[in-house]
Amino acid sequence: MQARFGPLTADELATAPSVAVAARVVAFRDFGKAGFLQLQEGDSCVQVHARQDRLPTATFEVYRLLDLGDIIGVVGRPFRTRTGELTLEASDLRILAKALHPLPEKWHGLQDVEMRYRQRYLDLIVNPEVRRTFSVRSRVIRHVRDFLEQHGYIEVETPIMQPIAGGAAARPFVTHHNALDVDLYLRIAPELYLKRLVVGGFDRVFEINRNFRNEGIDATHVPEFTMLELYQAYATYEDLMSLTEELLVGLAERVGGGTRLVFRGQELDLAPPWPRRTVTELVATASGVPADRLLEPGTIRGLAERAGAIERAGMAPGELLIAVFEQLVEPTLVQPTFVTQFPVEVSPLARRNERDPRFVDRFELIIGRTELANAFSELNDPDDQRARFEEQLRARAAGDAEAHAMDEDYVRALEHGLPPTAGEGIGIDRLVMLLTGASSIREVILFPQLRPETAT
RNA sequence: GGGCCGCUAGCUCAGCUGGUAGAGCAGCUGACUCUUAAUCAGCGGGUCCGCGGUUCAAAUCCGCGGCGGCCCA
Repeated sequence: MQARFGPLTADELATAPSVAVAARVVAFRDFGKAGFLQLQEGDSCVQVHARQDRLPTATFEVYRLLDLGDIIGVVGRPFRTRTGELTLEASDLRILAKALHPLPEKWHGLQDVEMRYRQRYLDLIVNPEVRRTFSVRSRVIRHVRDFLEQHGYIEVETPIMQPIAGGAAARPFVTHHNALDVDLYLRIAPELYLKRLVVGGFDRVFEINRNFRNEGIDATHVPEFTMLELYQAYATYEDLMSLTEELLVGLAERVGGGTRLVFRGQELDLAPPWPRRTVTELVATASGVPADRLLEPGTIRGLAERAGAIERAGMAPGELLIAVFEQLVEPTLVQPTFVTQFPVEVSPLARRNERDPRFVDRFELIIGRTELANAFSELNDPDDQRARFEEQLRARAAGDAEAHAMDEDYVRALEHGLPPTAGEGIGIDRLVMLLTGASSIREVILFPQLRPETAT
């Protein structure tokens, strides 16, 4: 309607033909023998004028029976009101769907967060910014696909139900397949399957799909979330840092409002290049402990105790270092930062650094104190991989419920030769938060998980 | 899991130290043929989240429970 007649003047509209529109009534200004209706048509509104002397009696009666929220069909000719607003003069009007409940308040919209999530349809009808958020989400995902396809990637789908929940450190959801009589896990990551595809010769693959982690809910965590994972053969984690900058800056410029934005109450600038700092460098600066002493067991344990970072007994020095990092450093990283060189103990699938095998060639991208991406050069040595899995089994036996499981078939795949490969995961929900300024991950998920309503 | 906060009309919210529960919007009736949160006059509308306790009297105080939010682990 706006696209077709918006540019025309009142005189030009005089010869315009009759058109039909169908949409929901969202506002009402009635004068008795005539009145205006506002219809919500996608992201815009159409005004309709109904007058008694231009409508059949029965049709005007229909007009008088309308309620806010009804979906109606209108036929009429476009014209301009005295104030210049493009309006349809109704010549026919019928109810296509009756609203049996009143709409929430027109001025304040629907505020109650619980009701907004439980009845998202109402939220979408009355709160236009919510509609915008999910429209941005759609454009983000489309842009990511275009970007990766232009870079030679192909999109694949790998199992959601997996016999071994691998590829990340998290507790899985369990389900059961009756016919096979086996327990299956909802995947915590697609990683091991995607790398099997690289073994199979798909040199650049990505998947955008749901992951499931059986953990608590807060502003940046939900049990069911959307992840982009991508793998590129013959590349390193450093190549992926450049790729990530290019992807996110392109998104901010084309989908968001530019590289300067506000995220979780903080002003950010995504203009590249983003600083690259090693974990030890950052922890050394924050703690005053020299970088070359940070992995000494006594030193790091003392530091972890002072930082209140001890999560379990028997944590390895590398685990303590990361716990200290999360406590001391991560909450200070507001501007985009690539944090690199993680300890091998917390990275059982990543390739060791050539100069210092206690660390791996890995980065996390932190923006606004929030982890947005995690990437590394992949471990492609099957013997080292087997040893790392065995180390994880020991950690699990010692009480780490999130330690990685053994995956014999994955080791067998590596024995067939995984080319040197770099892989990355980017949380799509958090990315949409960044680009829309949402303060909670539930604001970028249409139907976030809530406790079921009790029937009362 | 712990702490704090919230839950009152369809929606958005008032309701103080306990004393017969209110407004705006929405709805209904009437007036009004160019409004933009239209305007004007009138009317109806409640399991005050639930259960228990204290009290002559509880939306209000206390306890337990439910759902949600924020912070922490």
